[in-house]
Amino acid sequence: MARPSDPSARTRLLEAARHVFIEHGLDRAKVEDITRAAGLSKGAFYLHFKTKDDAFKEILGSALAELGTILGEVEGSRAEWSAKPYPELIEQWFYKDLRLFECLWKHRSIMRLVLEGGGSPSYGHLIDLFAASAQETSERLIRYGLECGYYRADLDPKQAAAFVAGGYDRLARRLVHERRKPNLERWLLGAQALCVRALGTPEFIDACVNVHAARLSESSRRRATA
Amino acid sequence: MARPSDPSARTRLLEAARHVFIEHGLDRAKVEDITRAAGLSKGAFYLHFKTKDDAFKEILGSALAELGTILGEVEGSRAEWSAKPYPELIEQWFYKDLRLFECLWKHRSIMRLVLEGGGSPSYGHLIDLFAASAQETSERLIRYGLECGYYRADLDPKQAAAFVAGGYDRLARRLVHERRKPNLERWLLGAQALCVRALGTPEFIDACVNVHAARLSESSRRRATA
DNA sequence: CGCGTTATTGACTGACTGGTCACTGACCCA
DNA sequence: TGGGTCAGTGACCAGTCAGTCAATAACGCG
Repeated sequence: MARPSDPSARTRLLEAARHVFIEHGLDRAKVEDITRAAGLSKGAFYLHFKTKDDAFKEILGSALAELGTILGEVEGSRAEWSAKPYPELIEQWFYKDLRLFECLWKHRSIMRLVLEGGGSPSYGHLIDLFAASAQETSERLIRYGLECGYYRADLDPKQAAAFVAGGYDRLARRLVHERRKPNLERWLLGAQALCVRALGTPEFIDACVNVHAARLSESSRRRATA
Repeated sequence: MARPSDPSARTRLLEAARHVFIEHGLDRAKVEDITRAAGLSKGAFYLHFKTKDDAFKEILGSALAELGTILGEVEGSRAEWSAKPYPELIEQWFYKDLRLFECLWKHRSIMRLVLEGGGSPSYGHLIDLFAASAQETSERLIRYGLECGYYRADLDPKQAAAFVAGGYDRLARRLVHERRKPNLERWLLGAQALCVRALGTPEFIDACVNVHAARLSESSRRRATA
């Protein structure tokens, strides 16, 4: 009968690795530091992971997978758009943004690392992969929004997508550097308002302004009763 | 009489270093590769530079200094703004944007490296330093624009600055990855239009639309005679 | 040509660290 | 208790590469 393995070893190694990667980046992270933090040996690390890179990929993969799922849902919901009145649509988009940024906050340390290059030339390109993916999604959503008549007909969808994706990217970068969780609702209302003004038809802009005004007065009321 | 030193050695080392850093990033760049490319010895490298890092800093420093100078000029010109009619102001901003992006194109390889993390955890934070600086400049310009009455009074300058800086940042990231020089005028006209729509008063938006329409029909005419 | 001075060289050093593997420890069974 | 099996260990190995410095080369002068 063989010696049973320590059921928490892998988890402890992953958690320790996460902290060391976040602090030092991939290339400067030492397996020795990871194993010391996990209270295990270097050899034990290699029982669970083939290489240091593999541990990194696993940690990165689970954070990116969750974000990717949420991004995919934003796009998946567009079949419902044209059946909805503007205010409801604007609220829906806002909630999707909020979900995405909540998830980003949850994974903020790893995302900060990614956005700073991963601590390795091997991963520096991930920044642009990630941004390009978000931009492509934006472009598809904008093209669909044009068909639905939310946006001005003179828009270049590619340009508009770059600009919008860039604006949200900047917010993401700010978020991952915050010490305390900011008021995401406020951030995202502001971003949505600027977006809609840059791209929208006058009717759509008005609807957005009204939705936001209602939201803000509801927030004030909530604050007054607290 | 001492042996004279080779007057081109330092220049050749810097140029070789630039190429190797661009290709491999800082941490993966080897002094041996640099010196081989320059046709010199490893020892000669250390006659000119204290460390590999110092060579990197020097190369980076000259690119960033030029960009910083142009950014500073954008802000330095604001004293003249309120004396100018809207169309002239919009043209001036456009030319400043163009100058900045021309410079970015000139230094595109080094900037691509910076925007991907520098190939080293030591420089990953530069991405955000650079972006934060651009955002702070944007914020000051937006505050001033509010005073001059170009922008809607309900704007949050901090939010607006983040969004605008993010949009331009995205364009910069696209530019550094282009193989061939794109039509910068077109890019920047589009960006300026979206910006002004997101932030501007109706009068300012109209002025911008007119300036751009005039520019575009002038471009078409130029293209027809070519 | 020899000399003095400085430039340049590249084999070498030493620090670093991912990954290895012979050995030890932990477990259950008879 | 001894045996078999697998988990875990950490000293060691080998590869990497920035930086060093004794030796050699290059230069002008008398």
